Amino acid sequence: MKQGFYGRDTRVVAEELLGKHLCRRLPSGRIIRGRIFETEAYDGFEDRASHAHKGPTARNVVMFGPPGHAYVYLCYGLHWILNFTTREKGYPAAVLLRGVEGVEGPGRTTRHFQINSRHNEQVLSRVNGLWVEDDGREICAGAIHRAPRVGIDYAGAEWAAKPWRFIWQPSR
DNA sequence: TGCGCGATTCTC
DNA sequence: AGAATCGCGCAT
Repeated sequence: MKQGFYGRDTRVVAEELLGKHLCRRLPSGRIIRGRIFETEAYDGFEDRASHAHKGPTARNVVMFGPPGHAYVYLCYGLHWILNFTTREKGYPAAVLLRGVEGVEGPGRTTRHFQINSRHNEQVLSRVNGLWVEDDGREICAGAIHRAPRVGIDYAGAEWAAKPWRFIWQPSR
């Protein structure tokens, strides 16, 4: 996808990523792909669930950068979590990749695609071995479900309740 | 310089 | 229900 795809409203990007292919060139040279089926939006300064809501830090600074870059961080000392930055430079926002077809869970996704801190801050591109492709197939909007984001109760009831998780359920 | 915790996952 | 496991973020 072009960088302009990511420089838009974070919820729109999160939703439109559904059905697109997460692509990765492994160290072996083999290329693997998976259709994205679950994402979450983390948007702006006010979003108390977002790493960025208290301003830029060493970890989250990528969220303040230009769109279409990978934001990868270590969670619970065990799991790498992959995000794509959205919106313009200076506006902190990102889409969390929770799962692709056959791989359920953000930590499992990065493990499957062998994604780690090496990819942090990198622009999504074939050259960098991590990118997103659109095969042109439309997905049925009716098959998209919205739900509250996972594991963010610390954000308080108002922000935890926002239906900023997007799940694509391919029919049959 | 120190310490508590997390956008999770796995096992018991 | 509890462990695994460590860099970040904030207080000291």
